[in-house]
Amino acid sequence: MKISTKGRYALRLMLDLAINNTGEPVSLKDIAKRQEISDKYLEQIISVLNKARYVKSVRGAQGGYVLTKKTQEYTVGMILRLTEGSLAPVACVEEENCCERMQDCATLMVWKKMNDAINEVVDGITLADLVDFEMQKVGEYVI
Amino acid sequence: MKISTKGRYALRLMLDLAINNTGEPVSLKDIAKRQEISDKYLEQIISVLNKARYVKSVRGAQGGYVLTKKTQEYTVGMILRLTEGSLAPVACVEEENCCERMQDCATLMVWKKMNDAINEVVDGITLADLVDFEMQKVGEYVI
DNA sequence: TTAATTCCTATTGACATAGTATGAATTAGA
DNA sequence: TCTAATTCATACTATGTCAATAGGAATTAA
Repeated sequence: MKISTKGRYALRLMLDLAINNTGEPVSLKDIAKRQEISDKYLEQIISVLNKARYVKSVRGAQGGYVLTKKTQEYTVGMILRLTEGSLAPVACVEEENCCERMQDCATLMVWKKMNDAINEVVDGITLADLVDFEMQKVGEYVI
Repeated sequence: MKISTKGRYALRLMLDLAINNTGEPVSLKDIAKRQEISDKYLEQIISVLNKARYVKSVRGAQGGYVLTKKTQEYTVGMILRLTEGSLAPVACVEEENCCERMQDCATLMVWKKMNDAINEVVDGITLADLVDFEMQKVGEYVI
């Protein structure tokens, strides 16, 4: 029941891009250095974000990546689902006919409630919220 | 980000024990048959529940298992944490000093909120609720 | 005494995770 | 035009986890 490094790194990567946005493309090497993550591994992760057009790449020297949308248009859920795959706690909650027991499966209720709770959190936080938080303009967010 | 079969089977196992409770011990073979789960695998799972005294075993012929508490005294969270281990989405939310970034780590806020949301669900549902649901006395629970 | 049961530990195949490694393609700047 | 910096693509690998299966010892009701 863990989020893997792929999803966690993707989130930090996007946040790094958001915070270090100057208009110029940001190189992966710089992100990797700041975040202390293997740049080769980050390559694989950003490739997914690139293919989904969450970021835009600029090839060649002085190249790098830039966000394609405004920070408030990315939810944490979008980023995690793209890189992690589904966040559902069990496959059952996403299938039409997962098994014959379904109609009176009490445990399914548990998983659906968990699923709803998770989605509500991740879809309710945007990249802009994370930027604000990191910039200490904490606002409504209290840990 | 999935609950493994260990946790899922443990929940079904406990629910089966609750529903098929007659005072007499219920054999694992019967549970396995009803739930269509490998009995050898269930052995390993119930052994954990037994060691934690969530169930009591009766050895020998006509032996089996019985719950040690009232169904409303088991939360789903207790059962899942025991068999799955921690339900936290990342290790960070449970460690004191997970890393030096911690103090201003925006992503940590996300994980803490997810963690809280998950805990609220699993700690808010008891085995008694699942029994009621399965018995069609649905009450407040609407999927 | 026997059959039914729990208890204990080892083993296994498949798959996922978390990277490394290598090199090709592209491009800004000297 | 050359070079160095960069993205892009793909293959590989070590380690661990998952989901069982297997075999047999210990216990006990009938």
